[in-house]
Amino acid sequence: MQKKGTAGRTGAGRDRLPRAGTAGTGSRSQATRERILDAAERLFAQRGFYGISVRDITGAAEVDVALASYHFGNKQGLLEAVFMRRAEDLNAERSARLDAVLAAAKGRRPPKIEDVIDAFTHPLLDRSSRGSPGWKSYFALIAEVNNSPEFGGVLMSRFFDPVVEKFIDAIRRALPDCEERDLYWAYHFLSGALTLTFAETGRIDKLSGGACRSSDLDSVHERLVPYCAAGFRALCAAKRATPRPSRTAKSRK
Amino acid sequence: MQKKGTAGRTGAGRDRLPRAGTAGTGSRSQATRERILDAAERLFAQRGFYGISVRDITGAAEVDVALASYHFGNKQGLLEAVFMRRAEDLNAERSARLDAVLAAAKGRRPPKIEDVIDAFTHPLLDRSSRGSPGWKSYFALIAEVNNSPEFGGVLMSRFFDPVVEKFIDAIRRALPDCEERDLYWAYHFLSGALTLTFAETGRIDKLSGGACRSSDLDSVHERLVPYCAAGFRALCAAKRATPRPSRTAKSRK
DNA sequence: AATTTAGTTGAACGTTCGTTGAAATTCAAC
DNA sequence: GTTGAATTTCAACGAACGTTCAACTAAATT
Repeated sequence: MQKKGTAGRTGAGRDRLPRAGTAGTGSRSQATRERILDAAERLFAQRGFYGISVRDITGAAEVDVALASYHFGNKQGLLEAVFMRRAEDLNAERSARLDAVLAAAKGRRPPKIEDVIDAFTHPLLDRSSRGSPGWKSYFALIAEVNNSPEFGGVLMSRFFDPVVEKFIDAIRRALPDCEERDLYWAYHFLSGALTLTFAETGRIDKLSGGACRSSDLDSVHERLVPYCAAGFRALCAAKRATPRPSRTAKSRK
Repeated sequence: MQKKGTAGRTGAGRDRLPRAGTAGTGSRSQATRERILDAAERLFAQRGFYGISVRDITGAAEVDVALASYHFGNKQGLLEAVFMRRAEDLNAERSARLDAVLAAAKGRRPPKIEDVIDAFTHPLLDRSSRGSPGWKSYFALIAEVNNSPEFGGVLMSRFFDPVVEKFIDAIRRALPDCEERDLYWAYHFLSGALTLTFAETGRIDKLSGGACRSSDLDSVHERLVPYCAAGFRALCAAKRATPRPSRTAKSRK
């Protein structure tokens, strides 16, 4: 049940990739890569990795089918290239915003949870609703991958967990008494709420009788931040409340 | 880029399905159906609808490949049958629990949000962690489908939205001043957090350095309920505070 | 201008895809 | 035990799958 395509593979196809440094500088090659990436991004987002063939992608990109293998090695390499292309820009802004929030609260009291969450989510929702159309596909793809047992644990971790750790560390400062596990599970809930939003499945539209629209990401964002902020606080407050530690001795920073 | 399998289909294949009432009563046929459904459930959950072939499924079920078409019409019919098989039992208990929560608060004050959320989520998390192994696959499949642009809006709605509406109505009573859109978006966040949990991708395990385990659904549940309850309250409280409507005139219904 | 290199093309490979048709088997009713 | 329907088997269909190969064009280097 494993291998779908031909099995006649001996090497890996990778050995024929254009060398990273030398190639890709020509504008012709670069344009081809981008066309393929654009099409792959859009189609993978619609039907997932297995639901789209390499020929679907190169056909939509109007390039020869062999160019996918030439530029990205194989289908999985293409998927990872789609992931990587926008991840760098994304992580850079998220990281900078987190730094800014922490710097603004410097020395003084801990940062506000809402500000930390906003620093983490705003770059995403803003690009999805106001960026180029490719961004919307990109996030829809992330939504699908994040909930996939096969790819979720590896791809998401590889590309996004460094900045996620930075986010969790900022929350840790905002809620110094919070237990570690509560912190991570609360992030997990945020991640799930956020990625389902990106999927834009239209289910909420139907359910709400049209009152809510999946594509209205601004409405989502202004609710997601207070929702999750309250969730973070509730989890941490609960743990401080029940075992009832002396509260003067325990509340240390 | 659309049709993957053969295109020579004229009718629908459905016309050869065993008639619902007469067939399926024989224990031989019923056992075959269940074997196929079990295998499909497990494999679809692992790699999604397109990542698994009909031959993968019938091979794992150790039945002839033609039996999938015979019993379920086609591949999509098989997916829907997998969905349907456990949905009825699930919806029945969720609905009964919601009724119980509402009945317990009858006449008196509104029900507690935590109780409503628990009635909605407990039947799922309990079956996933303590039910037969098929249940875990079932929920992992739901996690993937819920975040799929292609299937999320239709399959989830078809099988689960009736009881979801009942859930939202119960929350509406718990938070009578809440605006409709806030209610639906808050449910959306709950749905995302819940379904990402079901995916059990292992990402949280890595991220937390082993402190959290994806498979520890009890830990998730005892955090999901207060997290989302606080989120619901925060959304509704926010709307009551800022625009300050007369609150007697606006509290509709 | 000649030669190397990067990029592209079109065709083909062996395999797997979803589905079907006809024949064979099993079962229930008589 | 025969009949008729329900179920299972086996083989095959044409299409689509991921990938590769050798030939070819365009660009860069000498």
